[in-house]
Amino acid sequence: MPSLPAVVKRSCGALRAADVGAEVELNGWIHRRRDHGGLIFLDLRDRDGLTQLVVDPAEAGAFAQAEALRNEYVVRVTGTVRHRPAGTENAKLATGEVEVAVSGVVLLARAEVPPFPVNSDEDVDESLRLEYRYLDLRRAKMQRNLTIRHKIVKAMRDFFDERDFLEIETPCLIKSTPEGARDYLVPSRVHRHEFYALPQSPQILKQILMIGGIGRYMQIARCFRDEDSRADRQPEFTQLDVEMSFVDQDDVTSIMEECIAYVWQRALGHEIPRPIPRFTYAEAQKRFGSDKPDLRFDLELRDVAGAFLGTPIKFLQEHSTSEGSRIVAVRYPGGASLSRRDFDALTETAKSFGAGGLIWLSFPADGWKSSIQKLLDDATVATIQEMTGADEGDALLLVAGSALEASDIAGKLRLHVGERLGLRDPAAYAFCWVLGFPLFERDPETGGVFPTHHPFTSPAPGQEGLLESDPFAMIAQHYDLVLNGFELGSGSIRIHDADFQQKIFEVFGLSAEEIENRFGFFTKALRYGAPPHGGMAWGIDRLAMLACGETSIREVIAFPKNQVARDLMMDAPSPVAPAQLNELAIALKGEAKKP
RNA sequence: GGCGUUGUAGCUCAGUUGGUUAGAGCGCCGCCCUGUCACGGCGGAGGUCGAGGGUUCGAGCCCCUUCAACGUCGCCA
Repeated sequence: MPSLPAVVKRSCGALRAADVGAEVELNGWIHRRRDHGGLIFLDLRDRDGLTQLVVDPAEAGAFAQAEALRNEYVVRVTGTVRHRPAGTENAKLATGEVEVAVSGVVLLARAEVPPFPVNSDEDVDESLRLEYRYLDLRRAKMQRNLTIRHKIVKAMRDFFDERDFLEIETPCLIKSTPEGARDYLVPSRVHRHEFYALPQSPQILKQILMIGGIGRYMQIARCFRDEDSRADRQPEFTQLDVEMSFVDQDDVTSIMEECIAYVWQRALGHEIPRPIPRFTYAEAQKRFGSDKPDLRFDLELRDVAGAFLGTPIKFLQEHSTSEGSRIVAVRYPGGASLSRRDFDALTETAKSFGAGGLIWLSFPADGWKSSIQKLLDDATVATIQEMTGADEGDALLLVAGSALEASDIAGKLRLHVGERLGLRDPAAYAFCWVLGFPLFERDPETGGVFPTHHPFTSPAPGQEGLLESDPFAMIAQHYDLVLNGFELGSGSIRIHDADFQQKIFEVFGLSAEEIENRFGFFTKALRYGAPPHGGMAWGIDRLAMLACGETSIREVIAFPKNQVARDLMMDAPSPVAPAQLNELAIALKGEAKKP
C-alpha cells in the first residue's frame, strides 16, 4: 500500500507551479473572501504573501467551515496545490499560478470586524492606526517597511562584523549630564532622591570604550530625548553608533561611506554613486542655504548683491555692500506664469521662514515684472538675469539680510520651490557629506562660546592654540552625512587630551566644580591613556524612513508615540499607584494636567 | 507655549447662500450565485455632524470656548 504524501507546512507566499501536487498546510489570516455560493475563494495571508484557497462543496466539512470565515480570522488549512485553470492565473500575486484545493480547515481564532480595512493600504486616521497598531502592522505597508528596516540593520551588523567591530551594549540607566536636550529621568528606589537619566546618546560611553581598549565598537542603540516630537523626531529613537581608535577624519568618513553603500546595496539593491560628494559647511550654506542640502535638484542660490550697488532702495543698497550680508536669488523655473496672488502667497511663505519680505522678479515673454517694478531698470534686471541664469519664463525670488538669515531663508525657499515643482522625488537618493563646521557658535543670548555640536569634538589639527585667541575661527573635525535634505547623522574626531577637554568645558563657562560633578568620571578616564578616536552615529529611523520613501519615522517604527509622546495603544504614560510613588519617595505636586 | 490644517456612518469622504427626513463608495448583516481575485446581484442595519455654549423662527454650515489628531516654530549640547 503506497504511503500518502507528507503534508508540508508552507508559508503563504511560497507556493509555485513546481509545487503542484504537493499536500500542504498553510497558516494565516483570512485576507479576503469571495463567496460564489457553490464555491468559495479565500486569500490567506501571512508576512510572506497571499495564497488563494479554493473550497469546493464536495469537501463538505471544509466548506461548512469556510462559509463561516470572515476577514482576519486565523486559520490552518490543509489541501493540495494545483494549477489554476488556464486563463485564471493572477499575475499580481507571486503565488498566482497556483491555488490550494482545501480539504481541511481549522479555525484557530475568530476576529472582531476591524475598525479599519486591514486588506488595503487606504489612508486611515493615524491615531486609529496607532490605537490598533497590531492591525496596522498586518497591513502591507508596515510589513514592507519593517522588513526594509530589518534588512538595513542586518546589513549594518554584517558590515561592521566583517570589519572586526564589536557590538557592545551600553546601559540605559546612566548619569544625567544636563547639557543639550532634556533628560528622561528614572527615580532610584535604593537611593532616595537620586535619579538615573536615560541616555540621549551613548556618546561618552563609547568614548570610554575606546579608552577601554575596544578599538572598534558599534551598537544599535536606543536614545531618549525629552523634546517635542516631529515627523522625523520621536522621544525615543535608534542610532547606529560607531566609534574607532587611532583614526582620522578620512578613516571614519571612508568606512562610513562604504557602510552606507553596502547597506543601500543589501537592503534596497540600490547602487550609491561614489565618492559621495563633499561640501564644506560654508559652501553648503552659500550654494544651498542649508547645512543639509537636498541634492535631488539643482536650483542653486545665486548672489546678486553686485546688481544693487547703485540701487535707490536703501536696505538693498546696504546689504549689497555690507560684509556680513547677502542678497540671494532663488530661481523658480516656469515661475513667470505665476499670478500676483501666487507671488503674494510666496511672500507669506518667505515671511513664515523668517524673512522681512520677498522681492520677486519674473521674466514673461513680453519683458519683465517685479514687486519693485518702479525701482528697477532694464540694465539692473539684465545684470541680475545674467548672474542667475534665469531664462524667459522663469521667476526669481530675492532675499536680503545677514548672510546667515538670507542663506537660511533662501535655502527654505529653494526647498519650497523644489517641492512645488515636484523635484523632491521620494524614490531618489542624493547623499552628501558636509564637513568643516565651525567648532563653536556664539550663544545668541550671552554672546558666549557654545559648541556647534558637542563639547567632545576636536578642532582641526594644529588649531588648539586658537581656543584662547579666536575660538570662532576654529574648524571642527566634524562631519555630517546628509540624504535628501535630512541629516542622517553626524560624527567627529574626539578630543582625547584630558587637559584640552578640561579647557573646552571651561570655555563654555562651566565651573571647575560643575565639570567635576558632571564629567569628572570622563576627564579622569581621559587621563589614563586615551587613544585618539572618533566615530559617527546615524539616525536609523530617519534612514529607514527615507529608504522606504516615507515622510514620517512613525511609518518605520513598530510602536511609535504620537506628537504629544503618548502611546495610544497602551495609553502610556499613565498615573501610578501611590504605593509605587511611596517606595520611590516621590510626592506629586499640583494638579494633573487633564481631569 | 505660538501658528496652521483637520474633525460628518466602522473606514475614506461629499454636504450649495443657514431652510423639509444629513448623503456616496467601501465595510458590516441577510438572501442568491461553481472560476473569482477590489467577484457579482438583491435587500437591510448603521449618525451626540468631536464636545460645550451662543446668535437665529431655524445651525453640519455663523460666533465664542474647549478637546483631539497631524504639520510647524520654539526646543532638539
